[in-house]
Amino acid sequence: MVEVRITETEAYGGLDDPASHAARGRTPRNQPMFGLAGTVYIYRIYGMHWCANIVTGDLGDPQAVLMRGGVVTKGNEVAVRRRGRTVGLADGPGKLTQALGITDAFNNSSVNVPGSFSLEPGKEPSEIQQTPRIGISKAVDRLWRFCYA
DNA sequence: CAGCGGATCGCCT
DNA sequence: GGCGATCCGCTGC
Repeated sequence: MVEVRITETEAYGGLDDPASHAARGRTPRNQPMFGLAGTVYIYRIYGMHWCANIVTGDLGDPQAVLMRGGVVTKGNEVAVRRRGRTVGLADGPGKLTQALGITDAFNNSSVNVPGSFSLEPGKEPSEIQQTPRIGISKAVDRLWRFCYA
């Protein structure tokens, strides 16, 4: 089992957020975003990598948080095997999912249930930096990328 | 070490 | 038909 401390996230704000996959309404791909809070939304990016979101809004309100990066705190050996390298194990959205073994098999599941992955509170960050979201050209005024230690 | 481009595919235009 | 909520290897300084 691999455990990471999440150090980087991005928020996506639902129908009002032009940068969200759900901005244009429900599609087969983004359907999990319209589920209950705690629903897992996985999508493939650039044809190669998986990215993992946790839905935070109520049913029908497609808000979610993208897990963008973290540091491995348990299961380093497994993470290294999955990543095929010993550094940069989870410092990016695709790397994070690969290190954790998250694929589209988890799409539309929920966190903290058997057969999916779990989230639990960690140490309160002492400082949180906010910046525009990475790779996003829309809604740049929304500082919804959060980095912390 | 920074910069560039290839890989690769589902979804929207 | 084109482009992304990306990563990695290779190039050239």
